[in-house]
Amino acid sequence: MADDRELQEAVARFVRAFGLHQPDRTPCGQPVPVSEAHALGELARDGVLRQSDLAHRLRLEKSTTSRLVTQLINRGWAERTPAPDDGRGVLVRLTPDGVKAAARLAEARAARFSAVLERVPEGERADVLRALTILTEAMDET
Amino acid sequence: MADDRELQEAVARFVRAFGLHQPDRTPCGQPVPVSEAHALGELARDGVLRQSDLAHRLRLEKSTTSRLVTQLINRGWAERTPAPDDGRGVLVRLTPDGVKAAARLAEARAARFSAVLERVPEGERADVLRALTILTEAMDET
DNA sequence: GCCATCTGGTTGCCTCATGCAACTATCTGG
DNA sequence: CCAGATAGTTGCATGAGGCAACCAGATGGC
Repeated sequence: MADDRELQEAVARFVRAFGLHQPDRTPCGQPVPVSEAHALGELARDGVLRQSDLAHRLRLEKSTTSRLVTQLINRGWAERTPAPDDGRGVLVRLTPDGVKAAARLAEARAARFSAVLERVPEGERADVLRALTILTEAMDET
Repeated sequence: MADDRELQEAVARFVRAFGLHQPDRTPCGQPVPVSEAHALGELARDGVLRQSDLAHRLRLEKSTTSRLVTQLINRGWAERTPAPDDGRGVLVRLTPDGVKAAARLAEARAARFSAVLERVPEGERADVLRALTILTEAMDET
């Protein structure tokens, strides 16, 4: 199918255009490593997370997640507490500074995305959103 | 705008769902480092490229590109030749093995993407493609 | 023609990202 | 109570990227 080929190239270009290359800078220009930004986003959304759940959300190996959390802690953005119900587990929670950092990131993201959306013709915006969601779901199931 | 927020999350999920995390494996399951796969794709499309053009296409710094090309050469997939019109430049070209490798990658990508597209409702496919293209163009201009 | 400047590449050095394997500590089921 | 599963940590390896310093060829002004 010709669509396949087009979709492949579309995705490849999308990835590069979005700037997912730089690991030490968010695609939205913030000087925060990408994986920390993802983690921050999940933690900001849920408040507290088991480290293993975080790993699952980010689709990372537990060791990578462990180091990631350590980095957040070194920045003063998160803290570990023992899980009350399971002596093996740890809970990860954002500190007030971490909450602020997450908010800053969200703002920068919002700015970048509004700029992008402004370049998308008015009538197409809803379509773009829906298409991206559909595509992500399709990938998830694959 | 509420759309912003949705788009942000949609993109974040898309990135993770697509598996762009693993640097030593393509999202399509091939045991080829991601950046080599991108380079291979561009070279397969154009035949010969100035190294500086390749850097531009991949949005990479010249040093990174230089190392990338060296890796391709070490795998026997590419070769450097001096640019005939400019004593500083080099041309990069795929070897026959490189062409084969690029074809294998394209095939794996096609397989992955057809599987994904199959999960996208028939009527939506064209929309998804268009949306992705529009979005990429919008990002490019930002 | 000659030098200042620009441009394409290479290499050294640093940081980030990630997985696997080995090991520890803690559950859980028989 | 012990075997096996599960949560985390740490050591080791690979890959990715940028910036700065450096080299060599190109170019423009004078």
